[in-house]
Amino acid sequence: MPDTAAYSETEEKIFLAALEEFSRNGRQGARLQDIADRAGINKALIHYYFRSKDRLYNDVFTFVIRRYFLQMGETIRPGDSFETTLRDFVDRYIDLLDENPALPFFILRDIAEGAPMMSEKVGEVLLPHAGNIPHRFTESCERAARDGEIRPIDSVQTLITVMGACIYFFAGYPVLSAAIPRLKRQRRRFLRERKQHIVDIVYYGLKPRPEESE
Amino acid sequence: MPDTAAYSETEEKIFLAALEEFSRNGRQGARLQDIADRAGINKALIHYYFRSKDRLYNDVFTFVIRRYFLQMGETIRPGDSFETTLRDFVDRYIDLLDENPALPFFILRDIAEGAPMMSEKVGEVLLPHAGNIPHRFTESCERAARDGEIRPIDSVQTLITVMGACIYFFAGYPVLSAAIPRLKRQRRRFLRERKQHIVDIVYYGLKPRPEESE
DNA sequence: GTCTATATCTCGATAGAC
DNA sequence: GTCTATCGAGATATAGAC
Repeated sequence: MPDTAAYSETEEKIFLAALEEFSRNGRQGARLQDIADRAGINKALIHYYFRSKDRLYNDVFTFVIRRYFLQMGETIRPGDSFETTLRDFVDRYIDLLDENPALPFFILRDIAEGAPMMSEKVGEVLLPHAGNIPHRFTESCERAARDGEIRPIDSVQTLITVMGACIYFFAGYPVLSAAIPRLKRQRRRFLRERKQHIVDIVYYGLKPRPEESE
Repeated sequence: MPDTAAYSETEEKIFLAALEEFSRNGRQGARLQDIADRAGINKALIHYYFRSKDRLYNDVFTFVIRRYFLQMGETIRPGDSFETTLRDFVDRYIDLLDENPALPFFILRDIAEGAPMMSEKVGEVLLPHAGNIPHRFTESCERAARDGEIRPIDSVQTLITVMGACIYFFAGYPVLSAAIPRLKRQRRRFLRERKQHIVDIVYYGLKPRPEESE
């Protein structure tokens, strides 16, 4: 749940309703009347508190993205082996997406529009506050390659592969779960296995292992 | 480029402009005036040819998805080793996304809205015409595990990992390329390497290999 | 701060001239 | 087939009472 402590009770009701409606229907598709109904307040109050639909969207987006970047920034600790870094990153990223089902759609929708909000926030929040997560991930990857822990594989490619493997379950869920019923029936179990699978396949690959020593 | 041979010249101009605008701004966000401007024709002509905005969207979506499913259906040949299956699948999938930059956003946007169109088309096009690609991929994966070519890893997890690894480059491009300049500067080269990387990392993993025999 | 009523505007859709 | 002009629905935004 968002920490909206700085808001009054009414403001918070509007904020949470807006978050829900914007995620479902997008910036244009969302209706102020629906937001007001969901919040259980009058439509005019939205303008009283947030001035306009655009400002409301801006506030909601900024809040969600800031929290997203900050939480992801906590996943990478400089001293760890790359296996640990990878495991923590995947674990935290999937939990984050699972706890915020609206998040992938929120971001992807913005990206589809040319990422006006994201590009703004990348410079404003990601780089200064979250310590540039991509850069820290690739650094950890490259150090591990120098130490001989892993093969010298392009670290940016690896990052994109790992992030894609994590996010696609959530982004593709409505279609995937229609074709594969157990995603819905055993979602928790499948997600637990998903974390293990990604680390396992990225780290060890599909090939049979010569000997097991783990 | 879509094969819109059945359309007149004006229809085709509208169709292509609509494809572009719907991808960028979504079903709701797209404006008929913008579509008309992009096509270089009058707004009323859209209604003359396509009756309504909803029908236009429906036509565009159906066309794009049908072609997408059909092209993906060609990638998996039953007799191949899983390494070949994987390589062909990744190669074709990335080419397809590269040739149709609007495609990921088109699909993801529909999914964000609860996938009303996709769920319809999955039943109508994917299953009967494209021979159920996910099923064929997982079958190939499971047979390879029985034959000892690969480890007995959950084939559905593998499919989701591979698709996510392919699509995320395109879906995340506007943000990724802002943080990593070479994605834009050397796009063609990076994409070529991306195909190799995905097959390599999924099949062999990050761990150093005991001996090279390829 | 919260509500009702209404003004303003945007956009899809149609009518009708050519 | 293509254009101009306009209608009408529906949404955002504001005015003003309480």
